[in-house]
Amino acid sequence: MALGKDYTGQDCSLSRGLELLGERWTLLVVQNALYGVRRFNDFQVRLDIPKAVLSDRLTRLTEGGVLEKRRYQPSPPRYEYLLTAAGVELWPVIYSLSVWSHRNIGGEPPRLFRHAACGSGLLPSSDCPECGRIEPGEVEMYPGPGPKRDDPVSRAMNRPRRLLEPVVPE
Amino acid sequence: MALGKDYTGQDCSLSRGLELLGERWTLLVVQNALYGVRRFNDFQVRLDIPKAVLSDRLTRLTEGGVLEKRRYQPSPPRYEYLLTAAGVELWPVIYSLSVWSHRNIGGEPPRLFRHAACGSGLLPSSDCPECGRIEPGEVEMYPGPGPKRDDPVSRAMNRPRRLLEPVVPE
DNA sequence: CAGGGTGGGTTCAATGAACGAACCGAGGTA
DNA sequence: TACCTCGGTTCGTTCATTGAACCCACCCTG
Repeated sequence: MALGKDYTGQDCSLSRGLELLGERWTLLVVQNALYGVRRFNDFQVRLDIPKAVLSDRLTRLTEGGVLEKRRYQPSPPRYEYLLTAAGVELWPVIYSLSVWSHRNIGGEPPRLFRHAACGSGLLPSSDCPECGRIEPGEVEMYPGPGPKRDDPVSRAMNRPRRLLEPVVPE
Repeated sequence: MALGKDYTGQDCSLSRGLELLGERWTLLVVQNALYGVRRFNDFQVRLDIPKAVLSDRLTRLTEGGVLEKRRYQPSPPRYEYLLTAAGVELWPVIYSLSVWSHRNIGGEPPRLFRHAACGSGLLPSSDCPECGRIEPGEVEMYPGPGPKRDDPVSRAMNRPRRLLEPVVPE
């Protein structure tokens, strides 16, 4: 973790995970990648994060194997950051922490999730209560009662859609 | 989050959770509380964390309803920090992030976990593959192949034991 | 009753991130 | 020619972390 020093001396897997994921903003970047955000500018607009910090987080997540940077058009050169398989596996972690926060801190969720195939809401583990374990691509997100940000990226994200489906602002 | 500023402007539950749990060291404190660490000095010895930071994190977790501070003897006054019900609910989050880290970053785990009643290893969700959802108190931890710290608290923690069972060093 | 040990902290100077505004360069577009 | 967008980098200020030193109430020992 670039915060001060690393967690050397800790003996658990968790500390190694936190070196990569535990910095400020990092998990929110991954969450938005799961929601379909892919481009530098879209992350920046949606998160209101200093560009230098976003640049650092995207680089570290790419080096850490969570994201993959890809040029999606040759000219002018434009890039997108896609979740790797390892990155997609963070969905249960992020979802269960969101559920914990909603239950134990409060606030209305701006987005809800259900199994697209059967319509059931998800368990805190991100499993479907009817069908058991499901992949993020089978999860549909749709607007909930909570407040939403009002920027082009957030507006595009609030239309009902699958996880990982690319966000297209405007 | 005391890191710079808070995540005001974010619209998701996750950002509220990260304000409480997302700072450096915080999730490691909760993890050790699940492993049975309860006292200021024991956290400090086991984590090698600056005392000022530990003090801050314990205070914030207490204010946030994750820990409860209790005097366990009147004279000399001595305190312990116990997980609340909300704190115990963080076990699946912490376990699933540990499993992710082990799988995607590597390293040998110093501690393993199984359902005490049936002996099965846990799923990444912290459920038992045989029995389904289980409580942290039903989970037994025992030494794994990975390296272990060598301090009195860590040694006491490496004896096979239930989650939440108080650590007694010496 | 003086001296030392323990638990649970606080204080402080130095270091290192985060912030936000400004800037930049390549490639469109009017 | 001038301006816009995307994807950044640079830089001075602010804020958190670090580690060493200190503190105090209470116990124990000689």
